[in-house]
Amino acid sequence: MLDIRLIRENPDLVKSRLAARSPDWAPVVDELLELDTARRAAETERQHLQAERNRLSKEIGMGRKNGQDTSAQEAEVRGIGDRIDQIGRDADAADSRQRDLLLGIPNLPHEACPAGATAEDNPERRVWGEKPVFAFAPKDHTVIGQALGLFDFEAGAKISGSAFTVYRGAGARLERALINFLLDLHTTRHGYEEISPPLLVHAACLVGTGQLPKFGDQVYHSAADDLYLIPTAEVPVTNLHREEILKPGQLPVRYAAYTPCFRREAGSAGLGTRGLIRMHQFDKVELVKITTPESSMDELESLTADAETVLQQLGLHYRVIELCSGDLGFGSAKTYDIEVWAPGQGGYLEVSSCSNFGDYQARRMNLRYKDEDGKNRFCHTLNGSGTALARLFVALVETYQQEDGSILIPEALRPHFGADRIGA
RNA sequence: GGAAGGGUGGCUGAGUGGUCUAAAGUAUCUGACUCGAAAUCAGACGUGGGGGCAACCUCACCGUGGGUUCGAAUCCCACCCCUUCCGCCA
Repeated sequence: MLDIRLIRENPDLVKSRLAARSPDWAPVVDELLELDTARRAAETERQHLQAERNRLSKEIGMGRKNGQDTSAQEAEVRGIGDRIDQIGRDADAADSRQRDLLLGIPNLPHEACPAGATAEDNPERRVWGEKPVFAFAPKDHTVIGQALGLFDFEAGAKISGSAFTVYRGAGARLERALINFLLDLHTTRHGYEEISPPLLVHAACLVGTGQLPKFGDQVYHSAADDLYLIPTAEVPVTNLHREEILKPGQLPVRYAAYTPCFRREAGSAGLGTRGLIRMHQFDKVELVKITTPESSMDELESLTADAETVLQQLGLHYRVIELCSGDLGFGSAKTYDIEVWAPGQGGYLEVSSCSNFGDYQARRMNLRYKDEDGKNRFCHTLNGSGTALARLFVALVETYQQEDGSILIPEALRPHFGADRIGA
């Protein structure tokens, strides 16, 4: 959520920064400005009336104590009460409309965010490793997985429908080994606290991190209990500190959480994604940080590096791109995507998206900290996948496939997997 | 799911219709005393909004949302959460 004061005091700055995303936002900013003026006028009048009511009510109290007739004042206060109700309705309506508009406006891209309109304009920041060379034609993970019995899409469809799968045997074990590998890496070497959160959350959490109200059609919802299945661990983990004021020594907060993620992917069915690449349910280890504004950009760099370590340890070729202003996610001010090479796909797969949200999420969830001067300020929040599992699984299986049909397990994963190879 | 009790500032806790401007204690901070500390004394000490160049003024907030009333922390209704017991259950 943007600061209404910033919009009020510097609307042109807000408009120009939002224009870096898309040209659609200028009229919304104008509507917001008008609404803000009307809202404050109504609010001021209401408060004057309330002050008058408080004063007269106190007089009535004292008058009654002294045995005076107070019926005239009572009638007057009754009239004031009616006007308070009337104006209060206007003020409340303007207030809730203003909040709705603010919740629907994306974050301002950071000044350092590269300008651009689409994914085509995303600059590549660095590349690690090289594309592996095969003496044979590398197969797609679905082919390898079927031959080795690692997962079963037909069983997934039978139980839950399309875009669900069942991992089994060595496939299920590999998935579990990867989860343990990732959690161990981030908690013992990178200093994150491990969190295992609920997978069902209140709507307020999704508002806090930005999925609601705008992207409600992308999350699963249990109507009977009004709970939502999390689309990412970012939601429960960042919201651990919703409505809190953190003490000076508490920052930065660093959390790592493994959870399954649930996404309806409404509107993207049948978009040509095969196998494990786009699923309604997938596993992910998420990294979440809560920091001061001064340190959030440095923390983004180290968060991204922590995610990259995963691919380095597994010996997987990847590149890091930075999202341009037009491709930036709704709440993000600056984002790096990490894309791993998948030989069977002949392309890169996004396995991590590392973002600095600035104070955008913190405002939505009223997450603050007390600075050295004792002032309450909004925190900065960050998160990034460390990493998504299904696509990591794809890259791993396709990169380490052997001509005889087996899969070599990279050194770093062997203690967790308990063998050096699958098949043959 | 049923029954009972409860939800007030960082914490403990008083307040059952009108100087509540929410007592008191405790914690914290500042100052005094002290060589220093402890103890003691004094002061400060919630969050958000509106108005004002400012000093400052003002409104709202006692789990949440409604209602009654001239006036609600206080009375009424609904809901949420916590504790204990019962039921069900991995």
